[in-house]
Amino acid sequence: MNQPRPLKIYNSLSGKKEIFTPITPGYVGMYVCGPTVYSDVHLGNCRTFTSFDVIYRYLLHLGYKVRYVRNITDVGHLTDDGEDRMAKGAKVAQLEPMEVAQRYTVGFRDMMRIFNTLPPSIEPIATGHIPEQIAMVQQILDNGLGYESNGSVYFNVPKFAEQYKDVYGSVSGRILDDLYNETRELKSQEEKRHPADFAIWMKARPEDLMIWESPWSTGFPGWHLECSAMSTKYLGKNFDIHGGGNDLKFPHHENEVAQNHGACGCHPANYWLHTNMLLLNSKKMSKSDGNTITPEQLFTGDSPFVSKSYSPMALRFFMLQAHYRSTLDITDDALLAAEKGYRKVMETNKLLQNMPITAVSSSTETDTDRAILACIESAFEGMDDDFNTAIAIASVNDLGTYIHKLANQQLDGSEISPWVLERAKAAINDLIINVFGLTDDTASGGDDKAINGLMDLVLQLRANARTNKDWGTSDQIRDALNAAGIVVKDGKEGSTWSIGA
RNA sequence: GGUUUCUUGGCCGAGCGGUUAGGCACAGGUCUGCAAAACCUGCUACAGCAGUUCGAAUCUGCUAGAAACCUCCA
Repeated sequence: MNQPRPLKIYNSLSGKKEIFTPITPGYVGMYVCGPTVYSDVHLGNCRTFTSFDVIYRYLLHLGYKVRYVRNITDVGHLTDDGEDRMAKGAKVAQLEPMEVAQRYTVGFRDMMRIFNTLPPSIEPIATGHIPEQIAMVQQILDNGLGYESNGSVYFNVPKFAEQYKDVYGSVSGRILDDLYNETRELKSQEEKRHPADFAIWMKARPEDLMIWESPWSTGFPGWHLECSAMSTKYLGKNFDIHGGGNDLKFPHHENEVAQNHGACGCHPANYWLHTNMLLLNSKKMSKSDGNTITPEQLFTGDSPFVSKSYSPMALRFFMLQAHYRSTLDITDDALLAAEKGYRKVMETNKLLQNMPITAVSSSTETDTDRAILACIESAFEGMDDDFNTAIAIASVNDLGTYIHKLANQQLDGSEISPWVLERAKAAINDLIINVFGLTDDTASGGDDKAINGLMDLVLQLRANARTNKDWGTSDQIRDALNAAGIVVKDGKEGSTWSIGA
């Protein structure tokens, strides 16, 4: 632990930022609601899981030992017409439900890798935890908070609200009385005693494909339940952080909390974090109404919404420029700007890492030293303040200015103390690579021996031409490289190159 | 209809009562054989109205517009 610095986290339960205090010092249990794998991941998922990836990474950076659990839901998610999402997907594609789940689970994991998110510590699958879910239904029944109706089991929300004052509604701010009239008519409505009640076990109809035996009927678990059962199994009855998209607050998280109370008698998580939506055309991205763009379309540029292709890392940077609790609107202009900003940050870091550290150590701290240290401090303060990546990036940019000045010799090398430069190298690299999770997708100089050798030769030939004032040859080389997507940058110390538009 | 949230300069986007956020774009300059890159300078905004305060983008109220949830969604 290198963590005396207090971390502030916005808790949806209180509606304000709170100092984060883990249940067990040094350890963090974090559960994030994962995807329902019935079709391809969409970008909104990517933003949510990228946000939690940065949160996970920052907790690791702070020295916490984190158990990060993110589920895969492959059953129990009903559509409007009461059909299971998996089964519906299976029927459409004439596949086994598990084939559907498998295909999209693999696709999801691939996409997470493309966005360079770290895999969770545990990625439990709903259908792999049917016994745990059945046991939880039984516990809820034993505690008198559920009732069986025609083979299905429902959670008794009014009774729960009476027994646990001020719990139902604590996540979403919903008021139970309002729910009486609001809940819309569903097929199984008549089996419920109260409109706000929700199924924790559903009796199967003849056409249902994904079914299991239970004490009540052959059927399947309700949505919500898998998260309660699996978070309890892997993180305990009470753990530190529970996360998910904003749109899961109600009913999913509200019901999850109710189930945990109903089964275990206590609140599952101390801190509830909700990420905000990714917008397209100023509206929430949504598959159902077609207002959507897939990650692949962004990577290829094949969409009416964008003018060109964008790399996964440019997208990741784009997301990081906004705070996770703010909505973020996708526009071509914004992506263009983010892409340039991303390249700049990566170039700056490369410049910094390659900067030689002079042996001479000045005894006094210079103004530049202080300014650079202030940038570093401000970057981490930003992260400490509810994971404010926007502020952290701004601070990195501020620091970058000094690095460039130093590289251009607009600032004398003696202006920065060796230990400060060393600190900057470590801190900025840690921030950009380990915390932001950005990789250099331009694959420019440094990695490939063959390309580097080739480029050294080409640039040497060009340097010779320039020495001879053979501008024709010099420019021919530069233009040809440019056409090949390689940018040559002439500096005082010679020329460097990088790949990128 | 109910609940909640949002409205920041050409664009994106921080901000949580008193500071230049930052990026992109644009204009001028330095450097350069010319460019590019980098650096410097400029552009300095908070939907509207009223109020609280020595002081408000930040707090309160009203008005206008937008969004999310209430129904599957990250």
